[in-house]
Amino acid sequence: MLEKEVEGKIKCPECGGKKLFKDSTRGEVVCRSCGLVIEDGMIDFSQEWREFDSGESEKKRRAGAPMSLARHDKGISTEIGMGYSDIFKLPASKRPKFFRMKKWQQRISTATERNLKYALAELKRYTSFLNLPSSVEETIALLYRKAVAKELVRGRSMESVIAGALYAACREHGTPRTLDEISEVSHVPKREIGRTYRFLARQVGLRILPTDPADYVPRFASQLTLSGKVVTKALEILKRSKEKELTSGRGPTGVAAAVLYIAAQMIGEKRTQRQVADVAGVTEVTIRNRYKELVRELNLSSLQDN
DNA sequence: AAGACGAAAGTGGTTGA
DNA sequence: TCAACAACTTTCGTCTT
Repeated sequence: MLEKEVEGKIKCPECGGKKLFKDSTRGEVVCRSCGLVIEDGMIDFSQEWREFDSGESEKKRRAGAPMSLARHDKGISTEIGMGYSDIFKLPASKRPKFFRMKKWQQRISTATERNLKYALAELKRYTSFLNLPSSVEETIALLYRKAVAKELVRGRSMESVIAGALYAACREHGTPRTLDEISEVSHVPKREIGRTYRFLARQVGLRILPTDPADYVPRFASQLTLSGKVVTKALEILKRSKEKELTSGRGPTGVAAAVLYIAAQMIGEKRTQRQVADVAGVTEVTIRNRYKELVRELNLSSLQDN
């Protein structure tokens, strides 16, 4: 994980601490003292290009928003005659030319372009609802473009393909969202998202690795307003259970929920099984089963260890 | 009264013949 | 394509705090 200290005046809104770290691959800022994760409305200050010598930097710099795959025209187009007020700024003799240009612009926007425009608007809605950073949004947009290019959209709804691409991209970025969460915002059934995801992954040649429960831990902890200490403890327990093969074959969300539940209890920030179950999208029973295994196999004396 | 626990039956998805 | 299977869910009664 690439971490960078965010220097300067930014203070943690929770505890006032100054030790904030930026994780630009996840688009999250994490407070080292209280563990608060700030992912809302984060601005990605990184450049999307690299410079190898001074000459190159001259060529690559530009003003305006970064070029983005998440805009149907990659964010670099100019539209002719947006609105009608422009017409009247022209002398009467130039108006026919204006209308001709406008007509051509509309012809150039083919059906696929318009489709893409609509799809990317939908994607924007999903990513902002799910608090996903723009870097992930870019990956999803790219995946979607590939899917369209390979004609994989045939027979599938546009929403389900976006949802599938989103699921895949989030996993690639180590910021997984659960099928439940994606299903809620996209109104595509879980089953359909999973199917499209697998199909997409195969066709585009993505490696399908099981999700690491550790990727869920910070986000769930944040939703439960648990401190950084609990997160650290939870990850430590998780690491030990991985060594004992207690995580393979189990649902990653269930495992993440269980280690958080135990860690919270140990640190003394108890949360009920119900609360943890809700944010993780599993049932209390699943948490119980995981956590019983953990206590047994790792012989953790349930309460107040350090 | 709320939370934790455990048993039993049901569901959806994967696997292997 | 079908059956077996493990993980997970739902439901419900009991015990603990």
